[in-house]
Amino acid sequence: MSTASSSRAQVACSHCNLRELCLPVGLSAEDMARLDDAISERRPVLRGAAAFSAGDRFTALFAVRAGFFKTSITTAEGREQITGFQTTGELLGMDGIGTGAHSATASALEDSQICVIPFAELEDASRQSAELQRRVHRVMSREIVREQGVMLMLGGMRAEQRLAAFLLSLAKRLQARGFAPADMLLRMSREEIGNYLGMTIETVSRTFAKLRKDGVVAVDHREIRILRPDELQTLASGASC
Amino acid sequence: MSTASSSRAQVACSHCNLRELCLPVGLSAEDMARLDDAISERRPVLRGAAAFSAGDRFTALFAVRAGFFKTSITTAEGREQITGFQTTGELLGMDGIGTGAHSATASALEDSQICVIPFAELEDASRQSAELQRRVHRVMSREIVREQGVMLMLGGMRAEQRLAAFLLSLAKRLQARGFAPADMLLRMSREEIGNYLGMTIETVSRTFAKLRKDGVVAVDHREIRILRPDELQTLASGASC
DNA sequence: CGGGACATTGAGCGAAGTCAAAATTAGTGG
DNA sequence: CCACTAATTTTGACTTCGCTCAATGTCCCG
Repeated sequence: MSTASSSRAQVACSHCNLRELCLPVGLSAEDMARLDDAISERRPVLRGAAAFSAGDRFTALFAVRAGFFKTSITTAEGREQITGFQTTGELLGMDGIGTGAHSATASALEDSQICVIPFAELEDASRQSAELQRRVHRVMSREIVREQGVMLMLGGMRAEQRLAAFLLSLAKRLQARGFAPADMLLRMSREEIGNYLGMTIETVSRTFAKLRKDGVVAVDHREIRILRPDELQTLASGASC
Repeated sequence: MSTASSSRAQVACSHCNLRELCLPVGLSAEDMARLDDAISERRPVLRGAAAFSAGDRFTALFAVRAGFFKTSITTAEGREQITGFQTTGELLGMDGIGTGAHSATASALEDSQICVIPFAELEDASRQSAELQRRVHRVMSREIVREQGVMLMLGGMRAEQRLAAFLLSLAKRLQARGFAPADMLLRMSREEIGNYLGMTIETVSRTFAKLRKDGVVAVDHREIRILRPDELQTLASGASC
C-alpha cells in the first residue's frame, strides 16, 4: 500500500526535525527504524480540542509535534486542576498506562499537531532494543520528577515565587527549543496559569503587575519579556530572607 | 555458593507473602522466576535512615517489604517538601531513572525492610517478558497519576479538605493490605503531615481538633479512628456547598 | 524526675481569596 | 471596516483562612 507507506514516510522519526528533542534523541539508526515502525500517524488537534480525554481508553502515547497543550484532571465535583503544559517534543498520555484508561485530559491551547505512538507497538519495539526501552523509562521518570517539582511549588511557595518559578520554567523550555529565553508568548490564559499555580486569576494579575512594577519583567498581555532573569531567579528561590 | 543461593531463596518474590501486593502481582511462574533472578537483596533500613538520598547514583528500585517511608525533595535553600509516603508493597526510587541520580530522599519512618531491585537486571528481565515489562510501566504510570492527585489537593483544597483526603487515602491503602480501614496508627509526625499537605503544623493540629470536635474522627496522638467515613468523604470532596 | 521532642491552643496579622466593577481585547457578523 | 457583544483582564475594597509568634501542655526516655 503506497498510501500507508507514504504516510509512514511522512511521519518517520528518523527524518523528523524534532528528533533531537523528542523520544528518539540519540537513538541508533536501527533503533530509530524500530521507532519509525511503531509510530503510525500524525494528527492535527485544533485549539480547544482534546488529544485525549479523561476516561478514554488508553492505546497510545502522543508526542507534541507542534503547538501547545494543557493536561488537566477533574474532580467529581467538576473542579479542574491543570497538571502541566506541554509543547514541542514533549510526550502526553502516560497517565493512561497504569489503568488502561486516561485519568487526564489533554487539550490544545493552540492549533497543534501530535504524533500517535501506539503503546503496544512501543512496548514491542522497546523489548527489541535496550536503548529504546531505557528511553521510555527515562521519559516516564522525568515526568515523575517534573510533577515532584510542581508539588514543591504548590506545597510551600508564595504567589510571587510560584509565578517567578513558572516563568523561568517556561523560559528554560523555550531556550531548549532554540528560542530567545527572555521573550515569550504565553499560550495559556491567566485563569489557566492561576489554576496550575494554585492561585486565583486576580492574584495572578496582581502578581504580574508587581513584577512589572519592580522592573523584573515586561508584561504586554500574553507577551512576556524577562528583563532581569537573575532577579526573577532570586524571587523564585524565596527571596523573603 | 550456598550462602548466596540461600540469600536468594530468602528473598524470592515467588515465595514472598507480599506477592499479591507488590510488583509480581499475577505474574506467571516463568516471569516470577525472571523477577527472582533480578532481585538480589533484602536490606533493613532503621528508623530515620535513608534507603537512598538525593544525589545518590541510581542503580536500583526498592520495594518496601515492611515498614513505612517518606520521600522528599529539598530546595537549594534547604526547604524540604515531602512528596509521598510509602508502605508495604510500594516501590521507591523511580525518580532516579531519568537522570541516573536520585532527586529525592527516601527515609524510613519506622524500622523497615526493603527489597533491592537492580534496575539494569529489571530492564533485562522485562525485555524477556512482555508481562513483566507491562507491570513496570504500570507501576511508573500509577506513580504519575498518584502525584497528579497530590497536585489536585495542593492546588485547590482547603486545609480541612486536604486532611480529610489524606486520612481517606491512608485508610484505603491500609484496607488494601487487610487492615481495618477505620483504625490507624499514623507513622508520620504532625510536621510531616503538614509539610506533605502544604500547611503548617499548627493548622494540622487545629484541623484534627475540628474533625474530632465534629465527631468525624477520634484522635489520640497518632492513633486515628475514622468514626464517620462518609462524612469524612464529604469533607474531602469539598463540602462548602 | 527532669529534659527534650512533639503537640495543642491562643492571639494577632497578613497574604491571598471573594465580590464587584471597570477596562481592555478578541471575536463575529453585518 | 466597523460596530457590537462576549470574553478576558485589571483594579479596588473587603474578608477570611491559614500563617506567625508565643505560651502551655504532654509524652517519651534516659
